[in-house]
Amino acid sequence: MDKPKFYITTSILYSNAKPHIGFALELLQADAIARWKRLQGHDVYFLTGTDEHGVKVYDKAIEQGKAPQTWVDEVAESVQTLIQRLNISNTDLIRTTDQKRHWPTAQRVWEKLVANGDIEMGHYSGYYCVNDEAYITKTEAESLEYANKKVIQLEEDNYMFKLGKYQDRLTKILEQPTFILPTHRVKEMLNFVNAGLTDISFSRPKEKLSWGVPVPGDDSQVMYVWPDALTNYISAIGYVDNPAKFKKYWPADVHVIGKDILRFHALFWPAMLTSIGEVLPKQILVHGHILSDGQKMSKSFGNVVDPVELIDRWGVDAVRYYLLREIPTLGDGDYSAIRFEEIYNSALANDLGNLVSRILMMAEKYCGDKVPASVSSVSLNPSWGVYQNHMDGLELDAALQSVLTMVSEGNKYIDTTKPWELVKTQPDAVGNDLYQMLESLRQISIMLYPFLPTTSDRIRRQLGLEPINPDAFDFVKETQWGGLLEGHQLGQSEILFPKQN
RNA sequence: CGCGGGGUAGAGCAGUGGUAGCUCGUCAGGCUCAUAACCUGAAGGUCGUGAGUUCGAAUCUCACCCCCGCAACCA
Repeated sequence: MDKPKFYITTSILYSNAKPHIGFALELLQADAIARWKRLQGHDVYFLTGTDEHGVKVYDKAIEQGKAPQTWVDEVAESVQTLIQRLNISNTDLIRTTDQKRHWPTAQRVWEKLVANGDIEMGHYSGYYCVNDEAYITKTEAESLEYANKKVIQLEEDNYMFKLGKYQDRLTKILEQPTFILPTHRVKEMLNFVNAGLTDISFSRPKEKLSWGVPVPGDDSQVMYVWPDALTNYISAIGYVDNPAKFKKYWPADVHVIGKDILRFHALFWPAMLTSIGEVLPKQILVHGHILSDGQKMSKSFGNVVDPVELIDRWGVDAVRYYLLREIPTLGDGDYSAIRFEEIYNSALANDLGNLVSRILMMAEKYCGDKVPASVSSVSLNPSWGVYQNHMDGLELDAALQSVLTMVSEGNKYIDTTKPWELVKTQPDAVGNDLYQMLESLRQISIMLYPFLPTTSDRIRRQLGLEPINPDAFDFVKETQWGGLLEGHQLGQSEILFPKQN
């Protein structure tokens, strides 16, 4: 019995700096979706990676007195650290400097594009800053940053990709209803397309850009970012060296990206795939940017937030909760230390943590640490429908919120049923009420798994249950009411989220 | 100039024609199983501005103001 496959990717981190909180957000969104799909019985392939070529990466290495390869190795290492600290369940990590795994695909795609007449030698004309030795945009050239630097307009021979040729087809692709989330971004792209697409540079002269994938058949040119970076999504799954694997996983079910690189994923990438005769990814999930106390995060403002430091301070699941719940899945969000503490204390410590704590303490006191009998029908019903709709619609923030709503209902249920009074008058009824509470915690532990896997495990341990094994999870069975059996031995209770001041 | 998004209680947001909602925070009360947690209740908004359509508009139309993003080769 083959499981249905699910292929999800993040963008690849541009290696001119160590990973930032925005990349953490992207990893987490993809991780929550990947974990959810595994619970539902999918064979999930979850790819992330690093984009390690380009002038800026090269310059950054030189600036630090390091060989480019040494520098990108360090960045890749720090991505690995972030992945581990965030508890990301990726199955693979691709690096664009990987000459065995990645280069053959980038070059094969290039050759196909050439064979189809979609890449031809042409002229690039644009702005170039001599001081920075960097290509810049028109907007940048006119900005203050370059006012005192020497900016020239240059023309050079580049291989150009005939994007303009795909204008009509791209319009049709963009009009597919769920191709891009949120949908308003489709309009942005359509406007852009309708304004007319020009061809784009796919290579640079080697003397300007040496750190990159060589263009097949032309020693004087090196691939520019698009044909190099975008092809990571297929090189990792064996486009060249493992056709069976490629056939199994392509097309991607979801590309998770930031709004800053939508154009490349919504236009360049589909055009390239169309040209080489491959089907298109099914969906692009576009998240926003994280602001820091309402301001753009930037090194010059000194308000950059390091995700690893946050984990050190608050613990991994608190960071996961903040980024997945407080940052709107499809929009910009704000990071604020004050807000973080509020959220931690109210949602995690007071609502969720305290709920678990009070239920387990009562079970210990009133039921001898064993699951009591359930004598009535369900009276604390988990709303799987709401949760599942949000999950399937990739509304992660709303899905997580719905779990917290259940937590809140649990707290109300306790206050309404007052076990501490009932135990004096109707001990049987107490057992039944506690069954409702314990079983509802079991259900919550499942709902929490995609978002807060460690917390899910810890709740289950307290219930005397095994951690969730996503690859052998019977979704229908496990989400049915009544999984906890009478007489089952509960585990040791513990504080999930100590209150912080 | 243009295109897109947005302006709703102290903060963050939901709400697309019919008596303004949610979360956090604040204040008061209740409870004591619990991490001084939890539950209940209250205060707090002329829904950016002006005009129009309508029996009735946060919700539709028009004009205007403000914020953010995009505006072609920056990941």
